[in-house]
Formats: sequence, C-alpha cells, structure tokens
Amino acid sequence: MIPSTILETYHPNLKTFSKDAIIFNETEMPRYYYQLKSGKVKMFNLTENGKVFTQGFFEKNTSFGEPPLFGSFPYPASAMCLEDCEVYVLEKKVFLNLLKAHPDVHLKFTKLLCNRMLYKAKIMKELSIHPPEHRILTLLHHLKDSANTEGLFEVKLTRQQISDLTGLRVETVIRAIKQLEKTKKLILKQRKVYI
Amino acid sequence: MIPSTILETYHPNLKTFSKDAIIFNETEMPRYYYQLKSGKVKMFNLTENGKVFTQGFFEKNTSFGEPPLFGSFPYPASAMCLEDCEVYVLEKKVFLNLLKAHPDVHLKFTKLLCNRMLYKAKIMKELSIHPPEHRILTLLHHLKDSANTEGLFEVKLTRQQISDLTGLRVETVIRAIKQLEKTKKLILKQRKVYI
DNA sequence: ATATTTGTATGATTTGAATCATAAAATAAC
DNA sequence: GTTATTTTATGATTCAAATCATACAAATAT
Repeated sequence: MIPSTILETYHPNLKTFSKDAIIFNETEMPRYYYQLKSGKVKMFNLTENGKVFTQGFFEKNTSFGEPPLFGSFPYPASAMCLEDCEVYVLEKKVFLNLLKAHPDVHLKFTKLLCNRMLYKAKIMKELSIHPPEHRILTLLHHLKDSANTEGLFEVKLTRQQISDLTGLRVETVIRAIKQLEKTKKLILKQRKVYI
Repeated sequence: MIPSTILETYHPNLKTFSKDAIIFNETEMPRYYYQLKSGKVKMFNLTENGKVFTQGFFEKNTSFGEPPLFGSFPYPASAMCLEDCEVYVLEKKVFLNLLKAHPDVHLKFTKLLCNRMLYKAKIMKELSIHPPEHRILTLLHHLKDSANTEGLFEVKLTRQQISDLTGLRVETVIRAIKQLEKTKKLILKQRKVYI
C-alpha cells in the first residue's frame, strides 16, 4: 500500500466498482496497480466444474494484484468486489517509476509481499499434510492475527467462504467446526464462530 | 540473486555445507542472507508424524530463505543440502543496506519474489481443487518451464520427491504417472519420466 | 561378485472426505 | 407479514486416495 501523500502526487485515477463487479480476470495481462480506498475485494480461482478457490480477501487501504506487475505474467486469479468499492488505479509504468523514486515505499512493499508469501507457504503446508480440522483452525488463527484485535475474535465468514478458502466442502467445514468446539479449540455462540 | 560484482564488494562469507546438512531450521529466526554458489538445496516442512512437504528446490546461483529477512518472522520451513554446497552468507543488516544502495538489484529481487509468489498461488489452487493426476502434471510442467530447455524434458525427481512436492503418497504418484502415460500426457522410458 | 540399500511396482483393504438427499433456521426481498 | 433465498445442519452413501503388505528392479557399497 502506497501512502496517500505520495500516491496523490502521481494523480491516480479513482474508479468505482459496484458489488459483484470483476476488477480483473484470471489469465488477463496486468496493466494497472490497484489500491482499495473503500470496500472489500476477493481474489479467487474458478474451475471447469464451477468450484471456487479463494486465494484471499482484501480490505480497504490495501493494494492487490501487484505481483504480476513485476513480470510478464497474466493474473493467476480473478478479483471481485464483495461490496461497492472505490479503487485508486495507477498505470503499471507509473507505479514502477514511483517505486524507483521512493526506495522506502519499495522496501515496505517488499515486506508486504514477503508476508503474503510466508502466509502462502504456511497454507500450502496445511493443504497438503494436515487434516480438515487443522486446516480450518490455521485459517481462523491467521484471520485473527491479521485482524490484530484484543481478546475474542469473531470470524465474519460464512461456512461456504471457509470452504472456498480451505478447499473443503461446506458439510465438512460444518462438521469440523462442531468437532473443534467440542475440543475447545474455538467457541460457537448462535452459530457464530469465535476464536 | 545478487550479481557477484556487487555481492563481492560487501565481503560475503563463503561457507561450505556437506550433503544432508541443515542450513537453517523451521521456526528459527532469520539472521543471514544466503546465496547458493554451488550445490542444491531443498526447502521443506516436517510434520509430527514424519511426513515431508517440500516447498521447493534451489539450484546454484539462486538465493533462498529471504522472505523472513523482511519481517520479524521465523523461517516457515527448513533448508537442507541435497549435495555438498558452497553458500555466500551475508548478515541481514548488510543485505538490507545493499538493497537500499542498489535500487536495480532491489527491483530484480522483487521480481523474483513475485514469480515465486505466482507459483505458490498456482500450486495452492492445484492442491485444493484438482485431482492427483492434474496436480502432478502441473508440477512437471512447471519444472519443465523453469528449466527452460528445448524439446523433451527429463524429470529428475524420484516418485518419492514428487510425492513430497504434491502431498500425495508414493503409490498414488506411481499409479497416476502410469495413467498419465496411457493418456499420452507424458512419456515413460525405462522408468524415467519425460514431458 | 555379492550384499545392502533405495526406488519402483501392484494387489487388497480401510478410511475419511465428497457427494447426495433433505430439512430447519436465519436473512433478505417483496 | 409473507415469500423467497441463503445459510446452517445432519444422516446415508459413495468413492478415491491412504494405508498395508509384499515383491521385484536398480543402484551403491563392500
């Protein structure tokens, strides 16, 4: 995320997208840097048979879809608005110039990418070697950690969304959550999950 | 990877590790930048019950284990030498100073990280929504692509290594490969896999 | 040249998550 | 306030990959 003081000097385009709008599609070539001013965005893959795999969520004041800007690769996933969104848009070339001119921003940026990388490495391990309950628990703890809140954390995802994030079926998620409650790994209150 | 002309001016320590040596361990805090001069390194996770998940392989002239240098996170995986290795070692602080002093190196570095990121995103999708055969095929194609060779590519991995990279059992890998041969997705000659 | 270890192969069985079927709660829409 | 839709819930069944058990081939060591 680029601080607004710096971003503004590069005259970004402020675009609005309504709920469910697609900002970019998988396999499309990247042309812009996107920074979310308001709203919520989901990055996801869609398969032949209509299955969804969610790579991640992005909240306001974060950028998304940057990695392919640095290579000559298409987007590895699609971005969809979960709410109405306002997005700062910067041309790829302008964005790369900005980084060159602001080494401190570039470094912060690298840090961000590295954190996401570490998260992906963690999730990959989970996906391949751990059973459903463990996978869900890791996801929930990650959400809690990145929310950085005190005390009990309310998970604001539906079972289906957890399903899309973990690659498990909804029924499996529901059963695993019940089991996790029994073993006191989380708290269930009026169907809401707390951790 | 830092060009040797630049790297040398920072007086890196050239360390040698023998086959099977551990360069760093999962959960350890990162203190150094590592760049492989010769040999081969594997990044992996080990689970409670002795299962292995391989995050990736690193050949000579590549750096590894950089992401945690940018945060205050421990290594998400361990690094082991698959052969005798020579490794350039630079202190974290020196490495970060180098990047600050050489924006072009920093940018190339970001590109590298982004490419790895895209690969991880791809693999995550595979792991979660695609069946074994597809998973193996994607891995093999990725290996071929990154080898960047002409024509038929020989996969120099054992079935067990493919197992560790895909999170599938050896027997499953063997059976899937046979099936992939039948459907002409790859070529099997004297037990060697070509693609 | 033979023994040992490592890698490949295959059949039989088990198991755990996906799938199928169906319904009740909770929310949103009208 | 009623209807429609989405989310949560649960039991029954299926199925594909893991596991188990063994054996054979190939590479390495002695």
